[in-house]
Amino acid sequence: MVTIGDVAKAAGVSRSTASYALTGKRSISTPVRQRVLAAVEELGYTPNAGARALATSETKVLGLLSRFLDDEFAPAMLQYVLGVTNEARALGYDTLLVSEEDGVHALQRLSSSRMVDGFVLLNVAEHDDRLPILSAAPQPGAMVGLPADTSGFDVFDLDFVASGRLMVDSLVDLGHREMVLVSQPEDVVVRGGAYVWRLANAARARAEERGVVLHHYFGASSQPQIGTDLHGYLDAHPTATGLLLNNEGAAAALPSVLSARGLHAPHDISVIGRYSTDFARTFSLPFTAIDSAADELGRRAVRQLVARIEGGATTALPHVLELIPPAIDDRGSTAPPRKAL
Amino acid sequence: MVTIGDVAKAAGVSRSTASYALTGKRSISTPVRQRVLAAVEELGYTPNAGARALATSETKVLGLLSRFLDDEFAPAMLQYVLGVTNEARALGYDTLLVSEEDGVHALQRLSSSRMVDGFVLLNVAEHDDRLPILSAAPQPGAMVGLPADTSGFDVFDLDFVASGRLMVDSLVDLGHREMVLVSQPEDVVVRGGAYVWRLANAARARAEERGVVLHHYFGASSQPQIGTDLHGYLDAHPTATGLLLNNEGAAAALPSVLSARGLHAPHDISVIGRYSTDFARTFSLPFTAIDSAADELGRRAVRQLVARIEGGATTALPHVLELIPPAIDDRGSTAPPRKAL
DNA sequence: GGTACGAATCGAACCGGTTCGACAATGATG
DNA sequence: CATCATTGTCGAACCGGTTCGATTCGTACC
Repeated sequence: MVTIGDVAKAAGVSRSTASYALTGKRSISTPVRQRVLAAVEELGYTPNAGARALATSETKVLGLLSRFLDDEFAPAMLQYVLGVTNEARALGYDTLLVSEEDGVHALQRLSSSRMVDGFVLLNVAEHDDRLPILSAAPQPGAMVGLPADTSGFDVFDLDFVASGRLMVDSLVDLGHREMVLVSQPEDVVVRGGAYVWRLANAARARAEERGVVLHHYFGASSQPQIGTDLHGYLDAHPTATGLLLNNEGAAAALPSVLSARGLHAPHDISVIGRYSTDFARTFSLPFTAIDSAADELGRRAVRQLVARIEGGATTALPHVLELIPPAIDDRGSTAPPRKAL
Repeated sequence: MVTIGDVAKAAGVSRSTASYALTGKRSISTPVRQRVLAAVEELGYTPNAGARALATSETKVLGLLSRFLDDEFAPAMLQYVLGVTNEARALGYDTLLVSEEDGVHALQRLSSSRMVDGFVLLNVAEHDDRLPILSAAPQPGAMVGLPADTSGFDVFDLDFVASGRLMVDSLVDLGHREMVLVSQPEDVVVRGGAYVWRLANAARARAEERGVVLHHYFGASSQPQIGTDLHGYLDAHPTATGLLLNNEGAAAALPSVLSARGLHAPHDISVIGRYSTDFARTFSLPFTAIDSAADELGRRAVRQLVARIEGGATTALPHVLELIPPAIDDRGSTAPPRKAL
């Protein structure tokens, strides 16, 4: 393996001079720098990451902790992951992906062994057991998902309260008076996925304000059940003219449910979902939806995290709490109600 | 930060003794070892990963190189990724996920900076430009996907030739005489995804052998088109009684296509797909399918890779080429043909 | 014309582990 | 009882970078 010593020797300078020529941390005369760079090129030198990490206490690696749970629709998680890895790379960092079930343990392991410069947490729960560990860790962390206590963290999430209102308003503005909301499975809520409640409560409150009827259901936690359940909801509320879905699995199942019933959106029923644009494209989902902005959230979390890492303790960067306002991708699945079904 | 020096001091021994007590590479008396372990516990010592990597030339990290392309159905890739990360962790390794478009560059970067002990390549193409780099790298590599030349590599893939035959045989054995095969988009083939051809050619050859008719199509590369295309295939071949899908996107779109036409599997048409069990569960896909064994392939690749890393140069581990025989998950979407449609 | 200063470079120390060689104590062997 | 091997421990060197302090040289300044 070629080391910086080899480069120094080839360029006829000391190791420290070679180092300064490469890092630019001290001024080096142009001819010397050129010789060093030429030697690097010729020998094909690349710094040893371990050695550099040891000397500088910087690894240029971020730890990405996620959970991939079936009932929260694992495939949708991929968009967050890719947002993180792509942005990290653009900023000069690599990403260590940890899918370990025991997130607390993983966090401790990576933190105390100094394998990463910072953490990105996905799927953060209301009372997430990883947060106390993260607080105590010397590395900073940013997260996607809104915990109960955000103090001391950089937090990014979709604004689910505004999303719930927006869903209801969109349909009520069109003239709908009765609708059904299908949330994520209740398991998700129990586990701390408070976003489900935030959206549902906001939708319910707004429906009440506007004097319309909203029926709320949790989706089935076993996926094969979800189509059957959708039929059940439609059977139970024959006069409902709108369907709100905060559940990717239900959205994926809906097209066949509708066609089985001979219904067409928006002619017979109006539909608004909440999932990412990529997700919609991948599954040819024809429904108007609030974009969950997965990629964007991942990227923002990384940008903030890197800013904090590189800012060091010098600049006291204030902690941020960014709730992205919901944006609707109109795919034409909403319209004024034709009549009660 | 607490170092091994602190531990040694607390235990009243030298640094080297502390190291030997922890690694077990030399015999240490029981009382001394106990004192060292007690000190570790008390001080909360964890070895610094960078320093250890520098000293031992082992990072305990694997590099995972993947591509997430829309037309190859990115969500399905997640199953491979999770198979890799979970198995790696079980064997004591962490996983650096690289989604970089430029896989060659990423490979060089991670290899020459000694950030990882080995590589797992997903989505390997017929003539993959990463393979020459991998051959020259000092770290070993294992892959999922079958390149033209496998010499010098550990290769794992589903047996797509046997899969093509199995699909055809399954339906012909039931009495079907005419069927339609929908492959991945042609883009995938052009990019080197030879598995598409391997399955299609094998299916075609077997159909000919058995004297039945097989119509072959590539799916649309833009997903919204795929449902329309499926309708087109069914319109074009009204007497076909079987549908073979080597295309996750088409499988996802099929339920609504069928119900729009008032068809039910297997009553009106028999369907066999090729996708993972997790994928089927997630999307409530009701079709009998060959399991793509994504998780299993990822795990096998990691097991072999780690064996090679830890075997060192001592044991000359032979390179393996494992093609997993296709297994059918019967979800009841095949039956003898009722009649021509 | 002496002094002060900045630029350019070098040698040595350091980061935190592992590992080699030496050495003392112990026990077994002839 | 001298010898030899074995066991347990220590000090020092090493892995490959970065960084601090000191030194040299040339130039600007008063």
